[in-house]
Amino acid sequence: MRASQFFFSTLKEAPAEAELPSHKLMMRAGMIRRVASGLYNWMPIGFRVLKKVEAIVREEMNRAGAIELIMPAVQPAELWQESGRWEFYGKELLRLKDRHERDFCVGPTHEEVITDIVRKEVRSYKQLPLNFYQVQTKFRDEVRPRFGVMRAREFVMKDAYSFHTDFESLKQTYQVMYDAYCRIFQRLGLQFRPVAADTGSIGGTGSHEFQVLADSGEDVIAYCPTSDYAANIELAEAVAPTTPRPPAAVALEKIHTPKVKTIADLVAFLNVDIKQTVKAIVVEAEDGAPVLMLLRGDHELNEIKAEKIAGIKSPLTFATPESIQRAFSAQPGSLGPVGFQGRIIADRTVAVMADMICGANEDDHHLLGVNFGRDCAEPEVADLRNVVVGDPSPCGQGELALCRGIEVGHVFQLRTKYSEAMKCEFLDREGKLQPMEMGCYGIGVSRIVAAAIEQNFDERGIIFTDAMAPFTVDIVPMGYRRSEAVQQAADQLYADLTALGVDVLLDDRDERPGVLLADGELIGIPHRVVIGDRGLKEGVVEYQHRQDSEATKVNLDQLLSVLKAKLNLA
RNA sequence: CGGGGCGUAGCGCAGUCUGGUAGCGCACCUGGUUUGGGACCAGGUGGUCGUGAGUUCGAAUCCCACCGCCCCGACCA
Repeated sequence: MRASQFFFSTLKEAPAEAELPSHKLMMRAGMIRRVASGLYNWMPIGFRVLKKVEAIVREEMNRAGAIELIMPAVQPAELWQESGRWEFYGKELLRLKDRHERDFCVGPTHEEVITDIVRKEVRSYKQLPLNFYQVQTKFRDEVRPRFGVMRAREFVMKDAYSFHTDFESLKQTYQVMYDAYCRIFQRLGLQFRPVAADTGSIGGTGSHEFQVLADSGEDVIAYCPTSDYAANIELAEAVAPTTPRPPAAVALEKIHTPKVKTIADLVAFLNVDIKQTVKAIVVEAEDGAPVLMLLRGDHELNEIKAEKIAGIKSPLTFATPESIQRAFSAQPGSLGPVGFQGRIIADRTVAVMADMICGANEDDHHLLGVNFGRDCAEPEVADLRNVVVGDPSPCGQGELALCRGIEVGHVFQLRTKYSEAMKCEFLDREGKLQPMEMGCYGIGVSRIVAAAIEQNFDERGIIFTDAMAPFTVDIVPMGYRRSEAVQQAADQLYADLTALGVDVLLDDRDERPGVLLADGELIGIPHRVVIGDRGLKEGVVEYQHRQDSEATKVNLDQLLSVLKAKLNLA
């Protein structure tokens, strides 16, 4: 591509709306432009990058035996009513009516449509397993779109759905997809980690997320530095302490604690170790009754773990102040287990505590020296909290560390949730009708672009890998329109590289050298060849990788072979 | 939806408190000089100051309502 024939729209300053480095750089590089909240134009440079990512995803999906098709973005309500998700999906589902007042939605995902396809097309176990995928625009009416295309409402997703006769077959394909995802993210040059994950609103059993490691990520990952254990903090197990509960050492004592409402207040007021304090959180049971959850003062409630406990209302609902007043005769900030008649669930850490400090169920009062079995009943015990740095790893091999990640892929074992609801069945060897086992596998294609930039940039701009770059080589002539020698050398190299199938940009724009160099760096072209009269006199040009600190001189007669080596061409 | 902030030229901003007919840098256009790191000189284009309704002789500025955008919390590729 000749730059003079292409469209550049780089900016020196990023719009104020952009916060993250990736968002700012994508705006400055002219890759994307905002149309409305969470809706973006992919400008020519950004579009090229998007297509590069798609190409790799397609190659690896095809290699893994998945079959591409495409489904409509707009889907009829009937299918969603059949799966039950018309009711449960909530406001993220953009619903609309056609001219006949019939209900439709803009697809946030395609389980229903693909299941509809397969139940109509597939009859026999002989036709299974099958794995279909598409690369398609999805729409989720996010509560808060942000960070540019990182969390957009409309985004490009690769979604695949597999169908099986049995769980074994599902697990096999799940593993094949897992491996394919690893290859994809490796080829894209991303620093990533597969982590065990919660299944969320998609439903099903086993699930892994593929997280690109970045401080700006919205997810927190717990991992073990000495093993390959890694899990989303939503799921990461806080293992039960192995130490037994110490015997009670002090007597129960009620003290006046005016204006002490939080654990921080309590620690400051009493000047005690936060690890002796217990916080009380009241949630609703399925029947609406208050349930008391107890956590050590320095720990956080994990709502996902909490709502999975039998009898607890899901989604997790905190008790209202009125219901708390009725059940405890006190307000939040002064609550505790002593005297409470309802269900009490203690976190595993709390279960082995003695001489606890907690609310007295009397406003402005706390209790010292609270002990289970002596001052109140033994509680139920469950894993209720988020893991923290230093917790023993569930793998048994070390201590957990935390980092942040951007979720770019997610694989699920759906099992028969959709096939049963939608009667997606096949005849087995015995001629018996069975629901198909299903898996689904998503990759956030447009998000990957942002995530890759988040991980690879410097003060000059984006640093793309060859695999993702809008152009692989940037030919920068110094004075293309002034020097015949320069023009000739640049044109020759352009022709040679084009013949080799290299995605090359010849920057023949009539701009000052600084502009050409700066633009090439901003949009992240990995390889650059600078051609000028100065070097040509000595028969050399300059090569510089985007990550090199300076250029190296290359003899013209070796240029092509040097570049071939840099580009990993035969 | 709750809390905080912001809307003035394509982008970044000043002006708003204290009302008086809108400004700076970048970008863009013309001419000239330049040409190995975002040039210089001269001249120019471009804004119903988010929208509506008020107060006032007069509103970017004051009042009210609405809309949009960004950030922090509940969703997820």
